[in-house]
Amino acid sequence: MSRILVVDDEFRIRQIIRKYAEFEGFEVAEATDGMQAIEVCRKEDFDLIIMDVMMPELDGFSACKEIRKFKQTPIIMLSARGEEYDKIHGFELGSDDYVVKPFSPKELMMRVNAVIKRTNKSNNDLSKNDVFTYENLAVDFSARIVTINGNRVEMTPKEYELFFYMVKNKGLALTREKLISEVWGYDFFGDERTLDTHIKLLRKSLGEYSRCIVTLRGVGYRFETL
Amino acid sequence: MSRILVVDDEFRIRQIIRKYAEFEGFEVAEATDGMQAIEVCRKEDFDLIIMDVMMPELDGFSACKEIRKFKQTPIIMLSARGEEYDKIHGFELGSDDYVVKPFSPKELMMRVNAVIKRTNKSNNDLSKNDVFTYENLAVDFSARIVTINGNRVEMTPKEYELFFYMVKNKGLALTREKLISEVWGYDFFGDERTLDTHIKLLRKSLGEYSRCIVTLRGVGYRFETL
DNA sequence: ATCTACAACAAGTATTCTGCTCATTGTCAT
DNA sequence: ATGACAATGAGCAGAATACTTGTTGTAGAT
Repeated sequence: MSRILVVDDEFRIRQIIRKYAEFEGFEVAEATDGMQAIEVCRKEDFDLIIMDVMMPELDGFSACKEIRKFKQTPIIMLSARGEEYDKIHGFELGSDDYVVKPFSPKELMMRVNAVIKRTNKSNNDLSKNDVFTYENLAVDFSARIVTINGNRVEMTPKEYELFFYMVKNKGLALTREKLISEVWGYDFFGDERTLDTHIKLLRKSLGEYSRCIVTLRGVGYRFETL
Repeated sequence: MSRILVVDDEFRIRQIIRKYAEFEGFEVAEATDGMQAIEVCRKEDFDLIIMDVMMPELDGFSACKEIRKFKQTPIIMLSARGEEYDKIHGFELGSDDYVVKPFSPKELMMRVNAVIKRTNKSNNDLSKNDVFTYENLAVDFSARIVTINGNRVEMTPKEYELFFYMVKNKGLALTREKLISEVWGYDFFGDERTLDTHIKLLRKSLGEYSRCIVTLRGVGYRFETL
């Protein structure tokens, strides 16, 4: 279940948000100012942060800015009506939404759900991570190493390239043309069956994980975490 | 540059939004009620729709619901303060955000920019997350996966192509000729009954959702979210 | 010289498409 | 309402297509 960090100096506000959030099934943690929020975020991971703008010690914007330096956790800012400039600032600093005080708890929870839904959707990208793992399969792109159950899997260059490309685009249907042009190069005019042959070899290398390479008849192949 | 459709019955409101939106470099079109909005949306593509909830003829929710049957354009709803139920409703109907009236133009424009930025992101970036969902039916075009109640539906290539084409053109009457030439190719000279056969197979695969494929006697078929 | 990786090819296999027939349903005129 | 007619749905089997696998020749690396 998703974890939420509520940052506000007023006990009353934290209490209300906690009540509603827990009712919706979220796990709630609290912090009373920006400094605390940063500290907690360093130690733990949250799915969402709800943060007030006006706080003692360190205000919401500065905290938001700081947290963004090491975490990409979505943030919803709470600001008093009229703080127009602040709102814009908050958005630009990387918050994902904001709610004007006084807010209705229902409205807040709707936005919470919307943001969480949104981030879950686009969180599958592994562009930052240099290693991909799934169960006992590990693919280290930069080291060019594939291991299954901790054992190194030896692959030929073409196998690596083909496999890496597929893993990097996991979950996507990759057409034969796409695979050929990406792995062999756009100027490959070789045999149609060459791709199949390499898929076969790759599957052989992958052993039990060959099931992750799904044939899409008439289209191509897809790597997926079944 | 992005195109925005503003739907509101009050001239004053449209005027204000137009002014701000054009200042931000958007191209603005207008409609005065839900019916008009639907008609315009059928003919043209917008990057965003800003729609009031309370309108004569056809209210914003109904219009939103209707437009979602054939377009995925993001929608920001404008609702009067206190219409809490309505807000939730709007979100569930597929609107992407909402702004409470009376709104500050700056706040509105911020949300406009946020929504457009968001949709551009998910469209351009690696996650070409192109999925259509309706109740418990999910169609992921880029992964080439169809699920019903979370269970994968296996389909043959032709079924996928036919289904994807119909879903992408949901709500539209598709003639037999159109379907044949789009899915089989303009140079298909096969039997008349071939299309029927595949529609039959597709319906079988879709189980309960076969109801979404409506026969238009003497014309062709239509996929719709009943 | 030997070995490895790769492309090409061919045979084998599984899946899917299509064309046919007959049954059913919807539509229109009477 | 009823019947005739046209359009669509269902089932099935052969044909066609697409993928898998095994083998082989060759080029480049060691």
